[in-house]
Amino acid sequence: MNPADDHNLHARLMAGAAPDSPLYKEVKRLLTQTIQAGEWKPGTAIPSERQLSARFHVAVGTLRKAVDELVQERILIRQQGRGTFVSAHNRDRMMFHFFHIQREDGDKPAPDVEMLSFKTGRADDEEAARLGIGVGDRVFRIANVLSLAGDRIIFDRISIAKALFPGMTAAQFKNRPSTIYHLYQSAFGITVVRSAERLRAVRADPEVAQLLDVAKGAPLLEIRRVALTFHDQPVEYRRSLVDTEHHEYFSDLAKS
Amino acid sequence: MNPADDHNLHARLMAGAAPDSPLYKEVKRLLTQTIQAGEWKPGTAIPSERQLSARFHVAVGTLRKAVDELVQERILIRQQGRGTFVSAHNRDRMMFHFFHIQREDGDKPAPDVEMLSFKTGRADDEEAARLGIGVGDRVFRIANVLSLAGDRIIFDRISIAKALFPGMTAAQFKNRPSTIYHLYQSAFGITVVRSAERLRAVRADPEVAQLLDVAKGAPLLEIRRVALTFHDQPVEYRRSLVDTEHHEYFSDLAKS
DNA sequence: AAGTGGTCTAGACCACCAT
DNA sequence: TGGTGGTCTAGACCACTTA
Repeated sequence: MNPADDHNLHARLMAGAAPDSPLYKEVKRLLTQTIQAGEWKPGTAIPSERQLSARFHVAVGTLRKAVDELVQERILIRQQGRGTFVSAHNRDRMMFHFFHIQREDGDKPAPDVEMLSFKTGRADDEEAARLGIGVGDRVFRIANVLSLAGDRIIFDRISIAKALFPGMTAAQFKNRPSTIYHLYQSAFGITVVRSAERLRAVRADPEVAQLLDVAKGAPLLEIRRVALTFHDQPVEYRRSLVDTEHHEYFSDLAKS
Repeated sequence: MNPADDHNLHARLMAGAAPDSPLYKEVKRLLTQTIQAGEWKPGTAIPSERQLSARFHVAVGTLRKAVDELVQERILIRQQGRGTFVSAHNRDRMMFHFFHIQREDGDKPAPDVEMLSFKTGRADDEEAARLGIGVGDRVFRIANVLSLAGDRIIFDRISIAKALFPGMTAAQFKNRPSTIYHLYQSAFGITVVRSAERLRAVRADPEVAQLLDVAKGAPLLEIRRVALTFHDQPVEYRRSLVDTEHHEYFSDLAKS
């Protein structure tokens, strides 16, 4: 068979295909779509590469190239001999990919989260811009204090669109068995796949100073994170204030 | 030919090969080695994939898999129709991969570097640990102020091992035509391939406050970066203090 | 033993660039 | 036109897991 003909054939068959897009990109799009549609649930195995290559009428190598990219984006996880799995949000994943604070000696304890408040409100300019919603749209605002090895180190303010998390309750948030992103995934079907963070140094205002037990005006590290799901759609806007007296933020770029 | 036999054959032929290491990893090692040995200079094209696959007696697909990884690590750069090139340090690369400060409006001007001092000294505990050298070993220490759009925003202190940069002079550093990493590469054959950064918020001490024109005790963002060459060997330790009043550090993880 | 992902081969054709 | 990287195919065998 002529590979070019095959390419064109499928390009025509696949709805929404970009013109001249490589076949493996189309396959990747179909895989992503199938995951988003819920046909394969987080934590479960997708069909084998041989089965999928038959289903999409492509060679195994082409299928593998599509899966390769999704594995790199941490949407899929390969395990030799076992299968390929839709990645689920658990504590390990959160710690590895979304929690960038460690003790100055390099030790990286998991944080204890204590919820301070859970409120509804209307998006201000910044929330609207970061979440891609309209000013005045309804949002949930959750405030937390995170402790590392018993010490209160981080003050977190989370903003999420009510439309994306319909019916979320304070109890649901407070009593979640695992991480916050696990809650988003398991209860609302929203998978956070990556985040973008911007950092600056600020002075502690009186309330936060008391909360974190630092001097008023002490320098704190402010992290503003937008968490994104598929297609870079924003899901959560989070402002964190970190006491970096004995802790630090690490950024190990370009390795993973 | 039996691919397994071929694998074993080459595994035996290749000096320094790890046991049971895939063939493409060996090819990758040979490519890296050849670059480090200087057979292919930064900015120049390496032989074509077909030529290299013949040279290493592997299929083109295997050669490509090795090159794929080096491209991802930004050691090689592919250009369709032109060839594959050993990546050279230029201003664009520095801005994209090693300079993470931008204006709060998202604009990202290139910094002007003004050298304040160039001294020799002996490594203290921290320098020794970060640079992988002995306490008391000779180091160069260079202090710079970086301006963005005319405003002094960053105070930089660089420490490098004298042994790695023999005969470096202040003039060489001050009059370099391009970036600092370009100087390391072109004059000393040292290519920085990635960096690891740790951040915290600190108070401006009086000297730095004057230098950056901020209030004494104002919060500054401290960045401690270790720049690494091949095999994660440390090359440079840099402490930066950033005025984040109107600028911010960005960390767009997991995209590239 | 059967099934999965991981490696490797060999070769075709396409897209792009320089000449 | 000739050379380069980019895509795709088809199939073999290896490494690993599970039952």
